[in-house]
Amino acid sequence: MPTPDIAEQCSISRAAQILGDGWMILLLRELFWGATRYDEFATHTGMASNVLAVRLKRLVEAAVITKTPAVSDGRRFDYALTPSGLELFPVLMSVMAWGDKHVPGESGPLVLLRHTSCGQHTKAGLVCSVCAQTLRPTDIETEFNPHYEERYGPLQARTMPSAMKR
Amino acid sequence: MPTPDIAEQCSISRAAQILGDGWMILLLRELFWGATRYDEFATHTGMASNVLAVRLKRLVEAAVITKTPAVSDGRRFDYALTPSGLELFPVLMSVMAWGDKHVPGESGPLVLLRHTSCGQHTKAGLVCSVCAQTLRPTDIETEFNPHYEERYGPLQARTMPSAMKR
DNA sequence: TGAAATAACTTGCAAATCAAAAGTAAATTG
DNA sequence: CAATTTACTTTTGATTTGCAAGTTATTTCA
Repeated sequence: MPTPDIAEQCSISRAAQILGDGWMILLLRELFWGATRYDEFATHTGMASNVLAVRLKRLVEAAVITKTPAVSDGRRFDYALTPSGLELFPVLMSVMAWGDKHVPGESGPLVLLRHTSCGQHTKAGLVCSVCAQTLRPTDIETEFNPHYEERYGPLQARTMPSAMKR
Repeated sequence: MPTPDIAEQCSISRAAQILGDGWMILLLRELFWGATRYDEFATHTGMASNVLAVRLKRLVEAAVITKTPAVSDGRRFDYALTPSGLELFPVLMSVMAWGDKHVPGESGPLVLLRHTSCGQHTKAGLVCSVCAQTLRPTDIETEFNPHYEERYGPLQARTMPSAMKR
């Protein structure tokens, strides 16, 4: 996925190179739901074995997961989320919330989440990390980091499009 | 991306079929940052024209965007996020927040977000939609929707893995 | 202790998808 | 009315995919 010039500095495109694959999202699902072994990933996701091997390798390289020999059984490896991988939780939860609402299963969500802190069924909500208010597209303005404008010259930051003001 | 049996009812895998592609994430970025036209998408993302055409068609079919003739110029079309597409905002913000932290550009984030409600630079935060507390992986339990257990027999809901308890 | 089973891969192959470049059709500008 | 622009489609060769069938290193069982 070649991206032009300055776009390579964009975190979204960098993240997309790791996460932008349907199998990766399913692997994250499995990892967050407790799978740790090769054949669990294979059977739960339906991935071809060669593709799974490549994807796991990529996730290890990206420091999203670790691969460690299982203590109890020398044939096996345990795959587990790193601290960095655990921080993908909001991504998975957001995808899940969108999917549950916009591409639901025949009888609603297959999996329900219970928030043990409050005891209720829950879904992901998005808030501003500073003021904790709900974060909506209409409340955002983008600016370019001045460091990059020094290097590349003036860039066009954009405000949100009219479509979003509705 | 064939998924086995009941997994097809999973919203994450359904969503992944639409979103699980690096180009889709970049298209979402462009759409949320205000791009509306074919050649804007092409130049900003670096996508090949044939791939772009297919992706836009898919997003229209998935009702994530609309394609409407531009009023001012009969040669052009405007692509815009639907209400459903706008609800992908949390997904994009979560990907961005993760990327900014874990795969940053050389001089930090390329794009900064200002929350106009509070005036500060912000990033995505994840909260429980019910109690508004921060939502962490360790505070979640998964359950299967009873509707599906009736149809498919008892399913194994899983608690969070030990890796996440740390 | 030797045979069978298991886990985690790798290899080979046909089919699908991709990037790059060139071509096309309709509308619009000069 | 000729040149340009926009939004594609087509072609071609390279890469990636899914599937099936090995392969290697344990470990369990008889």
